[in-house]
Amino acid sequence: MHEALFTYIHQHATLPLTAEHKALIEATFQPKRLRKKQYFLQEGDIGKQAGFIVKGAMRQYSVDDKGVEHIVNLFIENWWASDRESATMHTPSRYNIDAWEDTDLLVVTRAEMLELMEKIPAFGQTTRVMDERNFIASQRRLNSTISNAAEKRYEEFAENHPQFIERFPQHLIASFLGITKETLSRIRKQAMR
Amino acid sequence: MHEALFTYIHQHATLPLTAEHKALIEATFQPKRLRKKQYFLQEGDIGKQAGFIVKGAMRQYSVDDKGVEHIVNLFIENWWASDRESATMHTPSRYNIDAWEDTDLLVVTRAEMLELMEKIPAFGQTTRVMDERNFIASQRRLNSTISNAAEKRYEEFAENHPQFIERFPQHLIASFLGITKETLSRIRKQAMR
DNA sequence: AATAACCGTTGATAAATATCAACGGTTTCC
DNA sequence: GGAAACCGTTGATATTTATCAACGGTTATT
Repeated sequence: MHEALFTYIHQHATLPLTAEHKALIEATFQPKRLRKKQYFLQEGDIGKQAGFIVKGAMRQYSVDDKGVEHIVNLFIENWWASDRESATMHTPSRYNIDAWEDTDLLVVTRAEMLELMEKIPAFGQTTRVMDERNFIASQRRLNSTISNAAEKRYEEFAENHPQFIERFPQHLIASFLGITKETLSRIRKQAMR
Repeated sequence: MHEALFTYIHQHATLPLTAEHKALIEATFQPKRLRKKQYFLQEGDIGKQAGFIVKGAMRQYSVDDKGVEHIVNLFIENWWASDRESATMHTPSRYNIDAWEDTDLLVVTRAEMLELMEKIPAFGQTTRVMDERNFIASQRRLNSTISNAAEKRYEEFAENHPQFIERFPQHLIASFLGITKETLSRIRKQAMR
């Protein structure tokens, strides 16, 4: 179970992971299994935990006044599911995170995470790289959202994240892109010819 | 000149800043003055530098096929102007960064930044906090962009960032929000009653 | 002091996208 | 094995937002 995480760290760090490090990681990260639709975090709660996805798929979304869900993030294997805002600021989360498929996670609290980052240099490296990438990805997504019409946003997304297209139904992709499922359906129809 | 940066670090770190640390920071951060409209980074270049804004205002934007500018970020005093993507990945930048007002900066390269983060614990803390906040802010902005219509986006922005409303002209705010200046003008007119 | 650039506004119109309603094909669940 | 939930699609229509053009006031430039 923890092997996936070790591999992930190796891929993102240059520093080595000793046997003691691995033992510490195994002792800290708790395996957790979520059934499809099960919440990992619910709006209003404080999201102290972060989860590394070993297998499965999850989504993070807000719900507006009208009860419409807006997908903020989609996660699959080797991604981290968490609400950084809530975890860092200790404020009630404005988002829900739940399992879209049955999902196996490795869970840590924010505090444990910080501790591991200090004690295990390779882990510190890994989280830094991950943060960096997340930030870059969200800047790109923002740029695409303010610069492009729906059609181009979809094209860029499909090109950059084919895994998500295969994995999640169209109406979630639409919501992620900030458009309705009907509009996405029409865009795809256009694109076919 | 470097005082503003020391103050900034004090505000974001719990660890102390020794005299040697300060000396190292002064030796590393180069003061730079930009005239209004002067580029700090130009599309296609590799943005190795980051600038801490001591005084002034800047903007980061992309230019689309039609030559229209899309504001990705606005910066004022105590913000960092840089293209993280280009600096981290060593790829040509897709953005321009220029001075909106005459601006005083303290400039470092990415490499120097990493070095300082290692040598000065308080500085490492500060950059971590800054990264965290940036990430949270961009998540919020994304959520607002995909969830809300133009009017509500503007309201939220005006509430959360009054400094920007005062500081930048309306057409830049509009672009930042992903709408045209005409639409923003009409939204504001509505809101008045 | 004159001229040009910049900025916000308004009106008329076009284009993009949302909304509402309905349908048929899956898949899921008891 | 049948009912219910889920999913994508399509059509008709409404709403939002962009585009284009023009104007007057302000600010910057020379």
